[in-house]
Amino acid sequence: MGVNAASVLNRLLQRNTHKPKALPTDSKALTTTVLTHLNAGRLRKAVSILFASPVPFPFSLYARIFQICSSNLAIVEARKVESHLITFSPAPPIFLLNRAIETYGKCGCLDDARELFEEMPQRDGGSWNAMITAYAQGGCAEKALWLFLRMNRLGICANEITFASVLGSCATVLALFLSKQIHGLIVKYGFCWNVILGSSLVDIYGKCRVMSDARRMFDEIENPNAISWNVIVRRYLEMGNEKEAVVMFFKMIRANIRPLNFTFSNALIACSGISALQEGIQIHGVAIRIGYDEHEVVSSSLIDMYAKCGDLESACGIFELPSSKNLISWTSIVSGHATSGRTREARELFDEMPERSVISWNAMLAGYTRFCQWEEALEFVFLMREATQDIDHVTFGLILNVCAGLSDVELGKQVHGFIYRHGLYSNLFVGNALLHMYGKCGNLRSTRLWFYQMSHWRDRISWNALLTSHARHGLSEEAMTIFGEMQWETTPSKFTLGTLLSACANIFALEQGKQIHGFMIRNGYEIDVVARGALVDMYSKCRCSFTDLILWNSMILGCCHNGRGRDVLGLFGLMEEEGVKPDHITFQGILLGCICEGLAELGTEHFNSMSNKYCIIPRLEHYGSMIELYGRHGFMDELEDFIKRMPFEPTVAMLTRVFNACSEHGHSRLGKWAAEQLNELNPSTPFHFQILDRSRVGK
DNA sequence: TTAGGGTTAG
Repeated sequence: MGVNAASVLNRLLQRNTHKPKALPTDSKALTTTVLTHLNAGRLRKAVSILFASPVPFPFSLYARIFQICSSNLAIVEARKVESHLITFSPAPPIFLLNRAIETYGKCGCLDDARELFEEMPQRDGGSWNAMITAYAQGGCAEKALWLFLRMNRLGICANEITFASVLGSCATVLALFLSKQIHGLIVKYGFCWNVILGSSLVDIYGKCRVMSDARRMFDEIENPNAISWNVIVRRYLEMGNEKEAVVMFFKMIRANIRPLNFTFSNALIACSGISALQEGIQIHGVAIRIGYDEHEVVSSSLIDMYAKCGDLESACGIFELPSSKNLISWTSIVSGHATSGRTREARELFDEMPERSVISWNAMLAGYTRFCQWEEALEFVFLMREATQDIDHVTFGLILNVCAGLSDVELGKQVHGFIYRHGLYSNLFVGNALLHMYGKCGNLRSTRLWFYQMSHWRDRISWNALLTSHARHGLSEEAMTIFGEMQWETTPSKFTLGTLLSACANIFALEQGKQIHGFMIRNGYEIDVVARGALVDMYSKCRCSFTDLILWNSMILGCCHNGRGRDVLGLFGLMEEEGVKPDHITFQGILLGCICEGLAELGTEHFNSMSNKYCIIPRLEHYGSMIELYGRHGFMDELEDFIKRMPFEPTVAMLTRVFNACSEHGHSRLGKWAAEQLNELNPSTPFHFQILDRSRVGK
């Protein structure tokens, strides 16, 4: 029948040509018929004609059909074509079999692809690439990598396409070490200029959280394209470096690369994260200029950015545009109102929503809980239970917060049971919410029990919840013990320390409070509003009338941590004018200020004034600061004089600092002395003095 | 001919 149709067609064609042609062979006629069906989109028909005919077809026709099978994911047809090809062509060209592998890969039939690959009598680089790509795109990253290693062992050279596929798989399984090796090969083969490989490496380093390498790789790409820029913006965002994500977005604009819509949303999320409204507005401007502002994803992201940055008016302005109302932007608008305390308006909007998702419900509930509207929240939870089955871990976390807010441990226990039955307890967010609920309700036994059960997945927030629950219920001693245990597992946050300070205030534990204050200063913790309040509370409760001093010290140390040495000295002057007497912490700050500014003479004066004028005996850290001050700024004679006159033996840290300063500033006498002292203290790893910069020899 | 990133809301 096909032959007949082809004959008819041929006759028609012949009638149109003036020069009579030789009659077409069967094969030619069939080819034309097949092509006619293909051109008309009748893939199945075309393949059935091909499959039924006992003659081979031109290779180009097989190639064409494989391509069409790929894009239509037509696995049955692909198998027929391959079968026909290997049956009727004694030696099918490798490229066609590669095509077949690619087609199987695209259709997700990795077993077919692998079978053909393994049975091929001969393979070329393209065969390996096709098979590796099939695995990489079929979600079998490990198999792709494994095949690449086998290819390498057989001495088959990888090309850029191989590397691109392999790097994609490396990114999936976060194979950092292998990626670094492949990076080496890429450099060796001279493929560094390839923007796809460069971007993939940026992607991998970013996903493996080594942003310094990601950035270095990005900077090495000669002409980064929109994808390269998108990757770097996205990775900075994921790493929590929103500021750099925004900076990179604007660099992209300056480089005249047209952002993708995803890049807009990434940059806008970054703006929300750091409340950078001005930058968000500028991005909005760019979107308008490029004509992306009405793109659904971009406009939803804009609405969310304005809502999160507190500019609800602008958010609503875009939301009112006809093209931008959808479930997501509705949710953003509700969330924006709810989280800014306008829960009544949020609820009105929520009730108007044409459709709602679990996220919309959670957004509204989060508004109630954030502003402690527990009764409304509870009522809303019951409404939610009636309206939808769709409840997730965020909902449960919020419901537990409601229980905590109402101090309703009975309800909390019911929720706990529900969570247990639904297997949601291993979620950290839910687990911590449970701890918080039991703690807030004063059910400390349950808190401890659950905390113990969470031992395999708890985090710093869990520890804080445990500690806070004890501190808030007057068990300050226990809170201190927990603080000690906590440090075996994680580092305390500023919230932990704030809680502890109030615990100290509660039990009039001045010494412990001072230790925690010192801990914060030594470890560079920010003395924020909460901590400052707790400090004032503690010192005043402990009948120390030093509250003013504490505030001055906080300010002074705050300046030190920001490298503002001059401000430290200014503050000290003001403090003296106010008649506030400094303490050893103040002097720690002053000396740090002098170190920042390189003021050796002034530092010496202040150090001496401690004992002479203020009757404060300098502590180890003050001596350490003086050594740092002299050592860092090259006051070597002063340093030598100072260290040799100290009323105690210098510590290893001090000697090491002196030793390093001598190497740097070329002071061999003192350097040798320090080395001798160190070697006496620890003979197993001897120090040898050597001057780093020869031009300074002679001093 | 074969290759890379990414989908906005709690």
